[in-house]
Amino acid sequence: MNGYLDKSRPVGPQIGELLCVAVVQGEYAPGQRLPSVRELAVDLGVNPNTVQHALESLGEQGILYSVRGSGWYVQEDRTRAREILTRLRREKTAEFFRTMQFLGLPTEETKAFVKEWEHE
Amino acid sequence: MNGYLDKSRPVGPQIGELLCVAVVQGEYAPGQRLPSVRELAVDLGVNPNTVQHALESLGEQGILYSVRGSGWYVQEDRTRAREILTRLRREKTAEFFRTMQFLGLPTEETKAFVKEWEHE
Amino acid sequence: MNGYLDKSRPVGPQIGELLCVAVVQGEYAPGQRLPSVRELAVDLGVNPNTVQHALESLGEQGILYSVRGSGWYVQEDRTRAREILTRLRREKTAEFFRTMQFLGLPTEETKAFVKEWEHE
Amino acid sequence: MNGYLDKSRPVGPQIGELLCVAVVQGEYAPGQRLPSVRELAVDLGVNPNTVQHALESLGEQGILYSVRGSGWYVQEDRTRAREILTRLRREKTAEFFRTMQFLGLPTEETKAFVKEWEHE
DNA sequence: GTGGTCTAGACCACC
DNA sequence: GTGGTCTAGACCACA
Repeated sequence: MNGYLDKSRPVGPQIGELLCVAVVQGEYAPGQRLPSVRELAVDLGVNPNTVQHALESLGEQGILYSVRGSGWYVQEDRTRAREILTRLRREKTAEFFRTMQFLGLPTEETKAFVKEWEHE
Repeated sequence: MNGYLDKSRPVGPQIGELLCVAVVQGEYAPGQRLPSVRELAVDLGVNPNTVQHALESLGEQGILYSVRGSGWYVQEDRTRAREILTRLRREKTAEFFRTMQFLGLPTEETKAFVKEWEHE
Repeated sequence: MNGYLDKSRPVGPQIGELLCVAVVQGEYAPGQRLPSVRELAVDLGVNPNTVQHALESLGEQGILYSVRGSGWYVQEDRTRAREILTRLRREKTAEFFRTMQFLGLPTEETKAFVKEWEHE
Repeated sequence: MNGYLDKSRPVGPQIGELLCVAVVQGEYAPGQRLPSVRELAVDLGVNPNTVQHALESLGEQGILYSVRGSGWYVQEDRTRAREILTRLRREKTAEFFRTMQFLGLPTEETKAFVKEWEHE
């Protein structure tokens, strides 16, 4: 696993996002089997149930599929994964602009604010 | 009240942010009395308890102060309000960059993504 | 609650089906608040988590929606609920015919078999 | 082998049902030797262990018998096989009616629903 | 009080 | 061993 989870927001969705990115970036190839639920849980430092939940969600979204007694696999067609990743980025960005507007910064000023941002 | 609350995230903090912005932008002048808790609650469409908690929080932060039996007033010195607003904007932006990084977009690419953003 | 749950198959989906039927048949009217997760859990004799899971699924399917701190409500538009119920019936029936075919009974013979069926 | 296995339900029992039907319909005659476990496994696309378990189960039910070092044979008396097949059909049908009742369709309406069913 | 999230651990079916 | 389901119980945010 690359980075670690952010404890300040629900980890379930984070795991979904993490794996979605991993699939899109080819870290897990189409058709490849993922590490087991229990392995992922240990790697990520969370409960197996939480991982299971996240995987099921990705299954419903058409990114992964499971084989009873065998494991979780990456769907051959990664179109859905790409779509969902794009949608996530758009949603997070839209939410960011909304929040900044809420904090008194209109869209254009927020863009300027971001442009000047220095790596923390 | 200017805009409306975002139902997709907790309303309590939002009310605090809203009032903080209102104070900094002079919508409520130093020393001015705010509308009553009940009025604010009706305007915002939330439970009076939620407004009450938000006002108390702003009181603890030195942005407002309360007078028993009279209401809530804006502190004469708005320095704290400005500081807090600045901090909030920085935090939200830092969090945004972190989230986008999580979604596979490094800082520079996120900046480019934001630059191209079209008003929804 | 009308009947009881069948212990021989997963209860989670059963709860979803139960509530879906209840919504379609108007047992819970559009806009109405459902009993709390904990109440439903007691009524059905299952763990609150299981109920929560089922409700979330119905939420994703557009049959219910939740309000934090308040409860679960029936969507005003019951179109989705009706669609899903119809789909469920079709799926179960198709699966039944497939199974019977597997057991050596072609579709027409299965129809005859069902026609002669006596209430147990 | 006639049809293929249904991936949406456990394959173990399906293999048992498949062979039971094959015996009743004379596809495998009384006293005849069945293909080897490995052959069956390849034909069905499943793990040899799964086939082995299914065969043992049919052995316990008095449909087949095994000869060490030789293979599995069909019992001369097919009465048990016929009984079991009949029981399976009844069980599946009863379960189907129960499920449809759960989905809001009483027995008579389910019969009507089945009567109108069009081959998919 | 409400829903929402997470942990811990058990048991099942399947391979 | 694998995934899948369920229970029990804790803690949080919100009204």
